[in-house]
Amino acid sequence: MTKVLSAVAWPYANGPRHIGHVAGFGVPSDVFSRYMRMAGHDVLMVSGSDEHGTPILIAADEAGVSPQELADQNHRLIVEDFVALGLSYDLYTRTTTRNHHAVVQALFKGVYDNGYFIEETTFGAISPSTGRTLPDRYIEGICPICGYDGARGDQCDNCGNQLDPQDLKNPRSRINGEVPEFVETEHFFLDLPALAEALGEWLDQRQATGLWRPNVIRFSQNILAEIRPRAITRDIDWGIPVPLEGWRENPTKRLYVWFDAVIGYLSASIEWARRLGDPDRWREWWNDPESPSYYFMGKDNITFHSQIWPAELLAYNGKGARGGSPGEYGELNLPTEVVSSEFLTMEGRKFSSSKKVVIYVRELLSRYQPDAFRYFVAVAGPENQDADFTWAEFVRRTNDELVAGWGNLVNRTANMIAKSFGEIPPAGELTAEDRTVLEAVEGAFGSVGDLIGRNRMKQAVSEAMRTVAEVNKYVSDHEPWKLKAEDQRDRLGTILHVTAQCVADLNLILSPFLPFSANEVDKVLGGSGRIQPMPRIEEVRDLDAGLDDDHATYPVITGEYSTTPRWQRRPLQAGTKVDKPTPVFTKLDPSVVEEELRRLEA
RNA sequence: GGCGGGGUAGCUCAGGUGGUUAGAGCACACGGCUCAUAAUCGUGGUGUCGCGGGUUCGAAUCCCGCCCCCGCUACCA
Repeated sequence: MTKVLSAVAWPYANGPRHIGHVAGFGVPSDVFSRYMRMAGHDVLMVSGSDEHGTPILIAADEAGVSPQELADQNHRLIVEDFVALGLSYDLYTRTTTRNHHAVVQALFKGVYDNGYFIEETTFGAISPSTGRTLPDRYIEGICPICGYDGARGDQCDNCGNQLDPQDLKNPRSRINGEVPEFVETEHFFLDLPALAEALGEWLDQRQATGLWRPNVIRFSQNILAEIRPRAITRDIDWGIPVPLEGWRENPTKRLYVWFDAVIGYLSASIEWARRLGDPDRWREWWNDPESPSYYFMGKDNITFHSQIWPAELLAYNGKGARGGSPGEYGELNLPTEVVSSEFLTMEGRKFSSSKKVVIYVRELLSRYQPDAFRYFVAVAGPENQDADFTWAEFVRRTNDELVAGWGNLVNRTANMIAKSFGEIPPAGELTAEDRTVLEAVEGAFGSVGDLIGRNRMKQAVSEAMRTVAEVNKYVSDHEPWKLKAEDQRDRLGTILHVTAQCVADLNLILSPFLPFSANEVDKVLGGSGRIQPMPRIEEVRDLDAGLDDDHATYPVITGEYSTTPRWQRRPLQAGTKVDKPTPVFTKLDPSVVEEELRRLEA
């Protein structure tokens, strides 16, 4: 049994998440993890909310609450949304736990002791009133090139030129309007050039597997060529303190949010093991080089997962040009595969919360079935290139494919069985055609499973749906509804048994994509309705909190997935009771397209 | 500017280590069936595979040039 780490991108907690976010990392990682469990692997699926950094501070200021309160609110929203989507995390936690802070500081120390940090003085903008770093894009002023008033520190939206914030005329903070101050400030830089060779070797090995999506490996190789040291501290008062004398006490120096966020994969694994009461258990996924790890994200995160995070790991392991040795966590595994999606657009436009080109997960799930959305993402999502979410296409996919194709097969099968037998009839002698359809469906376990294992969800779900059509054809070809005579009853039973077996098989095959309806379909065929285990929310206490600690409890996502069935045919038992079914999938009225588009305009 | 991706039937897309008449679904038309959420099954047409060259017995697929679209190119996360 292989230990498989499913490392899912950490959503940023400055607001609720829209469907573009979960299309990129949420659904793909869950399909993969559910399948890998069925294939008999020991999956550890971890993630959490990313709660540090400037945007959280700004959102908190705007809302008139503390950054921790803002993070608390959004973390809870995200947790609820993800459970509603059925994302089967072993642990979904957050970066403001003491455990995470401690792990990040330990990792920092390891990298520091191995000599992979450079201290440098840089020149940058701060807000004079708060002393916080003012990132380039939070400065605006008059463009020195075209004179446009409203250019950002990083680039001018009017003429498109890239800018240096110091060149802006009349610079001001977009946060509070004050004039930024450009000061010399000292920061730690991760010495990426000292790790470049080791990174290159790792990437070459990864490339040789042929498993990475071509654009991901190409992009990763590309950015390696221009590698430079990267600042991993900020002038900010919200984040994880730098664990060194003279820095720890400094209230305005914190670790850069991305430095800590990627360490979340490790800290969440450790938190999971500690909560299990088996505190070293995480090592089976991290220290054993035979244990593969898959990282799921949108393409904007590739840099951090194919360069920054592996660089941090190599530095901690002491595998760069400066040598060194691993710290207390031992030699940690680098990513086996960086599974990156492209972007989802919405009715042809980029998602934008401010421009209201958006639909939040919560809103979508308030009106539509989670599996309808999961199906859309699996079959038409941004797997290899940007994909467009349109309401018309969502309705069509749901009605023509999910309802008319799969839902209808389930329904017609159960209806005929309920009407003629009231239970799964026994199979008599099988004809060649019976055997052919049974073999085709059983073969789909192999083909679909192989595709999911290689993270080709689109092809996988298409293959499954093609098999659904094959079974629909089998039913139509054999016209069981015409077999009414008494001497045809055995044959009728056989056909319905074969069909029901195919439906049960396909239900397992589709269950990683459609976990909620898999349980419903199982009930339709007289099963217990426990095919895919579901995640749950648990309120937990911070493992390292003191007795009088205020922010000591928080919600996490966790679950018990050990009952997941195997990825193989489970023979149906003749005699299992089958009632007249109620449809599992909801057909959508075409008017929802117009309705939703109107909502978008509003 | 640099890097990457894309331009294939009315629509959404697959194919792309060069090789028999270029595919799927939807839409459209006709027919079968009536068990099923009017679902299902069958039959049918449609394409200068972005443009121009080249290599080749043969190119959607390889090479060169060009045009258009979209990302990335941040001290955002």
